[in-house]
Amino acid sequence: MPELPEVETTRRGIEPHLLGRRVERVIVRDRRLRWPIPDDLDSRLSGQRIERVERRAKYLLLGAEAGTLIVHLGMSGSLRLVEGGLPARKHEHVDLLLDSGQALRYTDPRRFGAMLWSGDPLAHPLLVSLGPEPLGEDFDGERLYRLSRGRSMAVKPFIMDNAVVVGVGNIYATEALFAAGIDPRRAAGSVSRARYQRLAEEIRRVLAHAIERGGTTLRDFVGGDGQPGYFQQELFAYGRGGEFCKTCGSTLREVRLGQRASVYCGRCQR
DNA sequence: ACTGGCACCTGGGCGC
DNA sequence: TGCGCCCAGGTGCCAG
Repeated sequence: MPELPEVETTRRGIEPHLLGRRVERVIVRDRRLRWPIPDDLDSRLSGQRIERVERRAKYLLLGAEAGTLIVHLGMSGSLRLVEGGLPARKHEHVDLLLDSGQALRYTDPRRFGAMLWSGDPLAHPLLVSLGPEPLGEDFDGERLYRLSRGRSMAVKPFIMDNAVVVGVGNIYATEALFAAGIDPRRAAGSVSRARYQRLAEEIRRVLAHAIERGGTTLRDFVGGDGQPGYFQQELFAYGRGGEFCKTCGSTLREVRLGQRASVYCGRCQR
């Protein structure tokens, strides 16, 4: 489910309920996520006050004095605040009980997510090699151009590579390439500097816009405050294979690139 | 060093 | 109504 805008929407939704709160207890009902939730998470986190609620790529970082809880939502994960003691339903694997009487509840049907503990999260093996944030200052078209020279892979999986830039998943890669008029099948190394500059702009614009709108609602995604996002009806290409291009009216095509569905307009994207 | 492919897991939608 | 198949927002890891 969650791409970067959904993760950022979640971060903004939960932050006001967590900052300054103390974790009283961690209840793990099922520790079988992508990696097992550490056995000692409760002993490390209990009694700690949450001082920071940050995001790096699609990882949420809940910072306390003794260390940081790293949370990834995988493809189907979500975090929301519930009243402490609310009975857990299926797939509601973890609760952080807070001194406010609320609990931060982690739900993940597919269990592709992760919940890990680290004393230095940015140096954690999962985070240390990540590329720049797409909305930060280290990301621009020049970087895309430079890293793509000599690369034969298609431009779409290239911009989805976390070492190139983080946070560009299938939906927003599809939308940004449509907006930039670039054929997703084109070899990354064959895209000009000028077109990468346009693509970088579109990646930033699409992601920033989606964050403003509260993320894309796919199936049952809800932000930390329980409100659904409203970006979905604004999609130009993602999920619209076989439908009409909103720009030129021709039929959108669908192919698979890097094992992912990729929709594009054969007329608008070259 | 790159590249493509697979795996992890569950649920929803579709065709028969 | 039921069954089986295919697909899904991510990403680490493998072999070639």
